[in-house]
Amino acid sequence: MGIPRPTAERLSRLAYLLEQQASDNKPLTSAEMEQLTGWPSHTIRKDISVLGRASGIATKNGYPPRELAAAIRETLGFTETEHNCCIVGLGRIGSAFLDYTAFNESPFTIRAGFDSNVNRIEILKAEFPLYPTFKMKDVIPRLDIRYAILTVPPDQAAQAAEKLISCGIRGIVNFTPVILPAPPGVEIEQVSILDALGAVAARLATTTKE
Amino acid sequence: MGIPRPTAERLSRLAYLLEQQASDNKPLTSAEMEQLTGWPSHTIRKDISVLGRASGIATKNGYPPRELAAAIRETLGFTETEHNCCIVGLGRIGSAFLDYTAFNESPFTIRAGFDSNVNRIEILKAEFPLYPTFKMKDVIPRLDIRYAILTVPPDQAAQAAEKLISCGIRGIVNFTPVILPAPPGVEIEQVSILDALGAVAARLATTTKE
DNA sequence: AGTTGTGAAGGTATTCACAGCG
DNA sequence: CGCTGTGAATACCTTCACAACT
Repeated sequence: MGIPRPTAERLSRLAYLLEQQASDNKPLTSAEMEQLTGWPSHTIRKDISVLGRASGIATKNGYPPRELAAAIRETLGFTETEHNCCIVGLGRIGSAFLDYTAFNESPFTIRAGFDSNVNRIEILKAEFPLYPTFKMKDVIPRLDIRYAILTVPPDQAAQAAEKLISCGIRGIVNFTPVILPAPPGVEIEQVSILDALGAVAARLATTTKE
Repeated sequence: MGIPRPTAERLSRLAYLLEQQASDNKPLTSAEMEQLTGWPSHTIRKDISVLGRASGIATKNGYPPRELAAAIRETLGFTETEHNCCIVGLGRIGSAFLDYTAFNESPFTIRAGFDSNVNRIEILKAEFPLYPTFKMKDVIPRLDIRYAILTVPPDQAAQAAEKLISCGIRGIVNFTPVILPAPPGVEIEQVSILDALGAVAARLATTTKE
């Protein structure tokens, strides 16, 4: 029995949020999480209920953040503590992630950056190595990289995605405005800003018009 | 009767895609759009069917891109040709959008940028004016800005969002990893890269495990 | 002959409501 | 006795299948 996709996505966010809140491990009730996330408390409880049969994490006044986050991580398959990622395309948007501190507290680690422009690779500084694009086939399997953040110019997006997949990448976060078809076994998440604006505008249009 | 949210989001993407493809106005069939988007053709046809009763856009061999895109735009409320946006926070990520060309072909236009650091405002170059944060209350209503792209550091996100909403912003695209609760009448779209990676990983975990 | 357009069927996710636990 | 946890009810979205149109 699989976990419903929306549930999995909410839980993933929730775990991240809990880890930020976890300084004191004081239990949070589902009603308090509703305040923090905007999702109804019964949805949150239902989501949590898929974790383990009789998960039994809750105490009298709610869920201890650390334990709950750990349980989520486990059933979502985040158990291997670190998921290895790479950045493909080191233009303005890509290079903005080179020192993006929020990665430190996450289960994702950037292991490599790629760009076809050798100049950029030599100029830019990062805490992980930068390689020319043609080394992908060697580097990605060697460092066991499964995820890619795609920030190349639009006209190179399709080609880059194809190459990444052939190198064994399983998940792509696509920052370009190009819609990439996902072959079976590969998950692609589009985070184009135009899509995001479109989604917001569409939602405003439908909720207002009703 | 409102349009289902997933339908609205797909249509929004589809319109964007069609406008890119529209150089020659040769009709596209729903099967061809399936190739381009990865969505099943019957879903696409069903989506299109909500546009107008007996929409009648289709010809013998499919839908002319330009007409279809126009119809989508209209029923989604994109009729006012330009939607005015602003960028809030001109650090590495925010400033990466200053010359992001894909906006030109979209219904969204960036009208202003804001940052609390006056130095940045003077150094950076953009095709729209840059203002210090305290001018938001004046500038946003005056330029009729409804959407904001939020790219401030995480610890300023909540405060900035609140201020934007009080200035009349209706939709926020939130690039920070902070989860922002959305008051009624305001739509917030989270595009944190960590959420995106989490969603991808969660989907891989559930589809594989099944 | 091929493609659209849509009511109806089938699946999923959300919401409800309340029993049960600490 | 407030809060969790979950079967059951509801609402929603997707998929199917085929009549209608060109």
